[in-house]
Amino acid sequence: MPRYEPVDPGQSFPKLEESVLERWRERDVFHESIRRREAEGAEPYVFYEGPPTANGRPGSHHVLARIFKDVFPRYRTMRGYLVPRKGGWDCHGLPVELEIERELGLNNKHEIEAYGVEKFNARCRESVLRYIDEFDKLTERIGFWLDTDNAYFTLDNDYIESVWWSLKTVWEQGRLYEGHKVVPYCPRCGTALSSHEVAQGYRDVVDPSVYVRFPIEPGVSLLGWTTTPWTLLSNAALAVNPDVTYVRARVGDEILIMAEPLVERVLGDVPIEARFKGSELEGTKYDPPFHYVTDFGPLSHTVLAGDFVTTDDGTGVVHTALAFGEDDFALGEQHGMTLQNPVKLDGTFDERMGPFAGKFVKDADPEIVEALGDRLFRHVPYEHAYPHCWRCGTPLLYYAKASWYVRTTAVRDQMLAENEKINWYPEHIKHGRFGEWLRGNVDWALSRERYWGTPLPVWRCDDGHEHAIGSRAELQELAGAVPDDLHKPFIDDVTFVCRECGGEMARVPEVIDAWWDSGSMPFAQWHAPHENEDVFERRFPADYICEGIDQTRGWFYSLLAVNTLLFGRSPYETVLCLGLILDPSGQKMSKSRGNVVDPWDVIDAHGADAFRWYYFTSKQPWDGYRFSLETVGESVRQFMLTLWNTYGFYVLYANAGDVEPAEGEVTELDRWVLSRLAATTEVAIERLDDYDTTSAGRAIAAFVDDLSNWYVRRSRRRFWDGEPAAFWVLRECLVTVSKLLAPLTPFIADAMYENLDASEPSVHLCDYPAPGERDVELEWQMEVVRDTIELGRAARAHAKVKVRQPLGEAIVVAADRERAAIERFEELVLDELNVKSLRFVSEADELGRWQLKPNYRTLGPRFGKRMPLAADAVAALDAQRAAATLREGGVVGVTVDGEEYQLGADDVQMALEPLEGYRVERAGTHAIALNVDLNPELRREGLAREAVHAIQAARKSAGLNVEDRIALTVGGDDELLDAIRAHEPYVSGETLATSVTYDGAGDATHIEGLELRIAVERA
RNA sequence: GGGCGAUUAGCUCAGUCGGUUAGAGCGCUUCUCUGAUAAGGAAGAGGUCCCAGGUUCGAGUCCUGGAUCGCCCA
Repeated sequence: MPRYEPVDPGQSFPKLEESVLERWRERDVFHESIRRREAEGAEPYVFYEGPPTANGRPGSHHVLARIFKDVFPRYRTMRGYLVPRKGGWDCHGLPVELEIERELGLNNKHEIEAYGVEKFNARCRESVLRYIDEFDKLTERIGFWLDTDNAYFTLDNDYIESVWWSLKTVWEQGRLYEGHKVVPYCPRCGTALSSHEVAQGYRDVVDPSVYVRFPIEPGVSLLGWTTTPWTLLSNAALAVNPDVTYVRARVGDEILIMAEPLVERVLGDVPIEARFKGSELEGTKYDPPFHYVTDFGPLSHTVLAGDFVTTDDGTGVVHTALAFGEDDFALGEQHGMTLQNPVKLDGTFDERMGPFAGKFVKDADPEIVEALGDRLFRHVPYEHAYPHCWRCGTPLLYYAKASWYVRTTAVRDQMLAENEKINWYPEHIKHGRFGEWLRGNVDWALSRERYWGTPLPVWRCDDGHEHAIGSRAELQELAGAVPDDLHKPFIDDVTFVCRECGGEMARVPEVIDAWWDSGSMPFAQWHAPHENEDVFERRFPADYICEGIDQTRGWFYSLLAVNTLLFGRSPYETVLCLGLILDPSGQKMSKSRGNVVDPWDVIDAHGADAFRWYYFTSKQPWDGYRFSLETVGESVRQFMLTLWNTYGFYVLYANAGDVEPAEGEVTELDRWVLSRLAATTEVAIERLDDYDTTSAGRAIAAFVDDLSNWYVRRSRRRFWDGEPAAFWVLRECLVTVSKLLAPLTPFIADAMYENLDASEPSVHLCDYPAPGERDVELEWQMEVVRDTIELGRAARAHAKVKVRQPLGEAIVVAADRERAAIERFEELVLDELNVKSLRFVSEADELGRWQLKPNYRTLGPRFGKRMPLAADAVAALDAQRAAATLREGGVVGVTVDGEEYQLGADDVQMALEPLEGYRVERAGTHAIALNVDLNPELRREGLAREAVHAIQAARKSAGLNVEDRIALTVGGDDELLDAIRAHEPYVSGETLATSVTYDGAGDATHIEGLELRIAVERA
């Protein structure tokens, strides 16, 4: 029986992960990881799942969010926290309805109602659950540990009831009110559009733009401008900017009043009769162009001040029709004007509008321009981008509609104060995108005139008395009945008697914005406060949430707004924002572009760990990813294969020699690698505490690289010899790495742990490693040593002498600490460079001359403007003498601008300039030179090594196993055979030859032009 | 139109408090090493640090303006 399960070097990671998943299921590891912390009474670390909508297949961006939602809860669990993670699903909202409309071929609300709201909502309910299985499958497969069995659904009656409670609370605070708002509205579909939909439908169109006279006395008119002539029929007021200069301009025999900066563009070069501030026009009465509707209150047809008036285009005199523009509407409200809307919901003028009644407003434009008569000053076509309904192409109208609002502006300052306490990643969101958004906060338009959503729990009687319902019990008490399903249409049948007037109270028809649902999840996921209030309180606020950066004004806002209104504080403390997934050319991934990468393709090709590792370490997650199958594959090759092979190496030799790892005498290299391991652990903890997987992962990868390509490479002999202490160190490194990696790549980490340790049922039930002892000096020394070796190898390359050829001597220029470092690892340096001895020269003169350069970093602040003079002074120093002084810790004096200054070792950078004729490589203060003279003995040894190399190749091509013994037969050139004879113990030892015969036959190969014939046979 | 971010080698990305010679990996060329490795090592080619101004003794880094891309909002 092998000590460990053999490791397949060609292991398919996707397959490996399947088996790890199976083990997790069998051992119920996820729940066990929570149960254990629960039993310990561990401190909670709270994560909130921002609910996705499962009405489409999950994509690569879902994987991104879900693994970042996974990694920190896993990490915190290993760090000793109790981290429950309840899943959730966002079920309501307009996108769901639109999807069903498409499926059913319905075009507008009339058709939905004709189809039947009950049937329609049943379809919506079905559709949002349609892909939950696929989400759950993917969630499990990528290793996102989430309690999907007890997930919350925003469509559940319990959830709705909690949301009702929140709305009733807000209503009791006096912060839920009905108001009017100008919204983009499609008259054909009979619905307002969200800004998102509006943004999809901009088209360049040519509209009439008209300059219109608004007379204030005979021969004197204000000159207004509009691109929507149809709104002139309900002109209510004019707006001017009080701070802009206006003029009375003479045009022919009339006077026109407009903003000065626009005069030339509109009127050309005309005489100006007077200049004055816009504020002086305030209160001026004028005669409107039409008189079909005239009663807008006392300020009808008066000039008003409006800050929104600009001098970018038009005339600086803005025609205002209260119902058809946001600014217009706000202006009217501000001045207490009476709203008149002469346009019906289908987009036609109502019966008040004389000859225009029944006409679609946009179609009426030409006739209205015609009807302006002598009020029309000028009429020009105007090309601009105008929003159209993305679905039916109808031009949208901006239209004042009644809507329910939550007075979030009442808690604006509090939200800003709470935002200050939130830990944002990346940081700029706090005061940038999110902070700006909060500062510009307006009341939340909560209601939707739709069907599939949480019904707004407000009942109203004919006399306008209102009552908000906060629970099913309350409804039961008042109405005597509660429907089994709290959605429309059932809830609309529930009526009760008005307490104030005895009339019948019926529910208002609206549902609410689905964002309020998701913002309610901190309490609604527990059905609090109707039950589980204690659970809610323990799990509020969240320590950590994580979503795409597009949620800044979505869920991040809805959470903050709802919970600040209800509880006066932010429901989360740390937010990690994720960027978009782009294709390799930087284009957004979308179905229409056809550049979407299916997450299953990635998983099938490279596995979930590779997917995770790529997302965690390739860049800062909020910057977005240029993503393809290949980029994920690269991260596998770079990191996971190196790790896997190191692990495989350990298992191979531990099994081969049946070695029991045992703590023993440690070598310098052991101490080094353990110190590096401790350093890596420190960094991993420090970075993961700071929500930085990128740096943590890269640090771990750097360690694995050191482990594989330095520690193991340099220690191979000890593993071949089965030295228990070496196995102990390597196992320690591998097991610790598996724990360090567990939150990031949970599969490979657990596979390694299970094979190497298995003292727990899973690595995910272990504590995160605590850093061991560091030996910082040793780490630094190894840096110097590796650096020196690199220089030596470069010197060899330049001299074109292969590493296989031994050389007599390397001359190393290094002093003090550096020399001590190299001496400590002399054997290692000799071996790596394949030289017989090292000779140190601490005085550089033998190999080169010192160059001094000023250290701008220290001298810059000291000399400021005179820095160039200081640099000159350093250049003028006698470099050799100054270097000697500085290296002994002395100071040198320079004169700059007539003043004396002392410079220390930190103030200059010393570098060696090699002398002519030496094969020298240098870096900073150390350098290395190789003696490349070969004597016959070195030459023989070099050839022997070449022969070994050739024999190993022959072994391999003969298909022998690494542990097979051979009978070796060699023949060919005498010089080669002499070399082999001279080093026969070495040759046979390296090639596991039990016998060497020198007689000719075998396959011929050539070494430096000399023939060598080799035959190997299993002995 | 407004807010925010990004732009560094063919590709993917680092680049600290502003410090003078801008790095890594992949890919490419040429070598090399090998009882784990699809690995490792050396050398080379490859750069208008998006552009233009400015601040500074000194700018990839700070400021202003612009371009392009993206996100969010109107």
